[in-house]
Amino acid sequence: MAQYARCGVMEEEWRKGPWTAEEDRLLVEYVKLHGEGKWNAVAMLAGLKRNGKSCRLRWVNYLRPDLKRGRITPYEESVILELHARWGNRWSTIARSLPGRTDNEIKNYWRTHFKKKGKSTSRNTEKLRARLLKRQQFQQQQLQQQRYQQDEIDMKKIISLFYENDTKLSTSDESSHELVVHTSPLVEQEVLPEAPNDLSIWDGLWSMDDLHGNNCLNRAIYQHNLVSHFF
DNA sequence: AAAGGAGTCAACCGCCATTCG
DNA sequence: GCGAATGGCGGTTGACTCCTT
Repeated sequence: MAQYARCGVMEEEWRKGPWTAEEDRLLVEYVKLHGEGKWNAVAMLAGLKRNGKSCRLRWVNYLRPDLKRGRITPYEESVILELHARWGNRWSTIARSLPGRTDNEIKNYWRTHFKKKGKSTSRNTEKLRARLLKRQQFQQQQLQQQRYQQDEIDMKKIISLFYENDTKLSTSDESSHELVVHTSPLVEQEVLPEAPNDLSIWDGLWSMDDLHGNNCLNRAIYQHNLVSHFF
């Protein structure tokens, strides 16, 4: 027999699948009245035949008013790359550094754009590489502008500090170390200089799947591959 | 023009951590 | 202290759209 949930709606009657406009409306009204949280009460209070998890997900990923719509910008992409290199698949942590973007959005973006390891040089892969290479160069130009006045010695000091911090980060509470990205006036512009011949930077990018988890050494190597191209 | 592949997005599932009685 | 309820997160899937051949 069907079991009854606490709110009186039969477990087997939870609706699944795509949300309707009416369900969205009910959920938005509920949040306006009661605020976020208490998601399991939504079914009873808003008249929705959705479980709490489904309601929360719908709100967080789609209905929240502060969500940013549209494609991931080159700048956001560079932030994702950088934070993923540091934190791996901690999508919610990465999302906190990108206001208006959800962990789900970033996760989807990553999987479709960067999780291409192992596939050899098909035409699509080449296109993707070319596209990403341009983005990478954009990121490079950003960094160069930020460090315009610094000489190489200072740079190396920064790198050594960078590695030190990374090692510390891997053993401490990472949630308190959100990356602050300083933007330059050029940040939102599409500046696409000539492509360099050296494609070794891709070695780091295309093998990033291997860098997940706690392998800090590999992560450091990857970061070095990225950063070393700027000097 | 049609078929197949790739990209995109929304949603579900299972696990884990936290909260609460 | 313990167990159930709840919320949050990452992984995965499926449907739809767009692009290429």
